[in-house]
Amino acid sequence: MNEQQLTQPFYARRACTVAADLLGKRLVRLWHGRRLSGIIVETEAYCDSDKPDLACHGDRANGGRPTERTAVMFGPAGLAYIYFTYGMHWMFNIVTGEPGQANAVLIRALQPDEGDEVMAVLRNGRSRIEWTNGPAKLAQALAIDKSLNGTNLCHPDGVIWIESGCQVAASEISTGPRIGLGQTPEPWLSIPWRYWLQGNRFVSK
DNA sequence: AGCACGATTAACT
DNA sequence: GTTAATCGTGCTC
Repeated sequence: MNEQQLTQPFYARRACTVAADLLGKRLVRLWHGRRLSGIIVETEAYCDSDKPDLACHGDRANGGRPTERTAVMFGPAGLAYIYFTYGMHWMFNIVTGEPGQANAVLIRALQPDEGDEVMAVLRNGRSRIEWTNGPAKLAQALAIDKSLNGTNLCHPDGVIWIESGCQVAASEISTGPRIGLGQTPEPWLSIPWRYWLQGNRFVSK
């Protein structure tokens, strides 16, 4: 396949740039010796640079200072920031930008590729379209939970990383406001920091 | 110590 | 379209 693991310089850029560039890349999870993977088809940027983003955990909590939960976001680019929400769901993010800033990209949807049988089981026998078409769904399908929080995606012998995947043209990318921000104030509520592959069936509903 | 809420999903009507 | 599920986190008292 000639796939190549992405290295830290890829992640050490503005969150919006990384979010757009991640489309078409392959997220790989090594689980019990099996490769589970999917092509990234939907992402969201949180805190693009040094400017505050009141939708971002890192800027919302503790006056923008790190907390136990958000500390990873303030660390170096290329780490996994994984958090728990709604009492049952895990969310998989990638830290971007420079240390000291709470920048990250949320992976919202994948197109399943490798490990179909395993993903079907992890997703409780649901239909293929439901395996990874949402942030909590893909975390479950790839067995991602708190134990991977802070993992370095650039480590050559890790259990989760991203590969070069396929080339995506700018004309194939759509953008729009981020999902599920609740009572987040403007302008952050409407700023178009959600990116997806136009027309892909696995983009979240 | 207690409380409100969440970067969601699934199962309802 | 509506709502229950379910609990870690951060904030208030």
